[in-house]
Formats: sequence, C-alpha cells, structure tokens
Amino acid sequence: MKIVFLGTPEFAVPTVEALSKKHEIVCVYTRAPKEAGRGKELQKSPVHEWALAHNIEVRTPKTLRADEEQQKFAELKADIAIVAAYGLILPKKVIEAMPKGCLNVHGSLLPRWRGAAPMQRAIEAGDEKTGITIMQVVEALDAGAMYKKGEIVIDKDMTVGILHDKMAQLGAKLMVEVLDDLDNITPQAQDESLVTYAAKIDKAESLLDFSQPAMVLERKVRAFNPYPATYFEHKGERFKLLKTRVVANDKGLKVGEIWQDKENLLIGCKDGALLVEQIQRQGKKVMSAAELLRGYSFI
RNA sequence: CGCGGGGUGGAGCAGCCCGGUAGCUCGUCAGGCUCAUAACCUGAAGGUCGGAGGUUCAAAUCCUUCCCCCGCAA
Repeated sequence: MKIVFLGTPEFAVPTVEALSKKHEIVCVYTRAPKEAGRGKELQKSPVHEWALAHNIEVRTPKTLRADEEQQKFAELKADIAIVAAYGLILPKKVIEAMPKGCLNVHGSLLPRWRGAAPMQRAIEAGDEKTGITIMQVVEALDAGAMYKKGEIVIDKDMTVGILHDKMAQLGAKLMVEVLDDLDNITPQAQDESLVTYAAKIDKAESLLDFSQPAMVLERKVRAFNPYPATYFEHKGERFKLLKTRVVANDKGLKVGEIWQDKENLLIGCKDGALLVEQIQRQGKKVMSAAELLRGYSFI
C-alpha cells in the first residue's frame, strides 16, 4: 500500500520503519524542527531524521487546517494515512482524505488512558498492565474504533523509558499486522463508560511531595524516568531521583527528612520511606546513592 | 551567542576566591585482630589535577583558547 505517515517522536520511528519494509511511504509529516537543547539550536524530530536518512519527502506544516495543506495532503494519492504521536490535530478533511482512512497507534489499552501521556499515567496509577491499541482516527481525541490491541505487563521495576521502547516495538508490529489483514478486521467501538484521560506531563509535577505515600512516589519516579525525572530540593540544589524503593520507615523519619549512612539514602514519606537507588545531582551524572554518598553528605 | 554547574589516583568528593610538598570517604593489595566477617586496626600501591598556550622564582589554584559531561530553559 501507499502510505502517508504522520509522526514525530522516537516512539513513532519503529512503526514507520516497519511499515517501510512492506509498504511504500510516499510522504512523512512531522513536527517542524524547533529550538531545543543547550544553545537552542533547531532540532529535527526523530521521524524527520529517519525520513531524511531514507530519502522520503518530509513535510512540516504548522497546521493542517489550511485548505492549501489539506489539498496537498489529498494530492499524495496514498491509500491510507498512519499516525503515531504526530502532535497536531487532524481535521476531518485530512482524516477522510485517503480511501482506506487513517489509523493511529496509541500507547494504552483504550478506552483507558486516552490522551497525551498514556504510558506515564499507566505506571503512575499502578496499572498492572497496559498496551498498544491500533485504532481509527476520528475527530474526537483517541476515540476511534479499535482494530487490534496488544498487552504489556508493567512489572514492579518498569520505568516509562523501558515501557516506551517496548511499546514502540509492539506498536510497529501490530500496525503491520493490522495492515496485512485490514479488510478482514471489524473495528470495535470503545466503551465510553470506561474512558479515562492521561493528561500530558506538566513539569511542575516532577517535584516530589514527600507528604504523599511512599508507594505513590515510587510509581511516579518510575513514570517520570528518564524524562522529565522527578526531583527534590536540598540545600538549594536540585536532586533528581531516577530509581527508588519503598521501605518501612523504621527510622521514624519525618516527612521529607533525610537519613544516610555510608551507602544508603532514605527519605521519609507518608506511609513508609523511599530508599534511593539512583540519583542525579545537578551538573552531575546519574549515579547510585552509594556513589554520591562517598563524597557528598546530605546532612 | 539563552542561563548555569562540572572534568583532581579505580568510584564519589574537597582543595581553586586569598598561587608554594595533592587531601577525604570508598575500593584495591598486603599484614594484623577475630570462631568468623562485608566489621575493626596497621601499612602499601595507584594521580603529567580534561588538552594546549601564557603570566610567575613557583600554577590544580591566575589569564587565553579548545575538547568532553551535566542541570535549567525549550
């Protein structure tokens, strides 16, 4: 099939890569390069880089609402449009422009966790499993009928970084399978009564509040690892927590109180304490708590 | 030129502002103590202080420049 691919971040790359092996990617739409990183240089999106490396036409419109853009989209004469974390709202005209419509790969088991940050929210909420849903794109956000799902178990150590990579691979696999069998699958409507929304990650959330239960904080640490990463402040410095473990507060630590010995770092929380396993001091690399404690004292 | 922190024996840090024999915690090795030990005691090895210039009698420390790592912001 001739495919128009719309995607932006790393998550979308395995899908377009897999599709390109069996189909023709006639054009890639992705978010325009934006200023990022130190020095604020323009950075192309991962999908953009992929397309350039494969000599595929790239388009980076700021919006698809303009008639002219919609016209250009339709003129591609592709069979189907595939969307993976594109970042722009697709107007009805775009969704309906291709004969076989428009499919999306979403990072949750819909209807749970519609929205921008499904993987993070699934971990943060303590879900035991999540997965990928391949579904139709409709005007309402992530509300289209579902073609196929694949589950991934969220084990107790899983960070969103690891989950993301697994999900990206699974999404690619499922999308290829759906296209192989497109005419034989009857998409199923989502049960609106089970819908939940995964709000996008706000950086303000990454500041840990130790008056919350240790278990809740531990999940958040995993849900935010590696990005944007949770942190707390101490002596005017910022410390990111990348990995923690919930332990009993048998030292009687107050909320936010820090305890250390030669190799262990504990922070008191409501309902237990967090044992810090990986930490990053500002300006430094990620290291184990034991490493940091060889040269740095919190007390 | 977006703002900022850092590169010191294998690891993590101090020392730099106010130049003058390179320090701490841990690790490693050897010995000791011990029923025994990851605990304790003693000793040892291991560093051209990121690179290159410069100032100086003397530079980890001051000046110039380059490379690399990271936090913020996006």
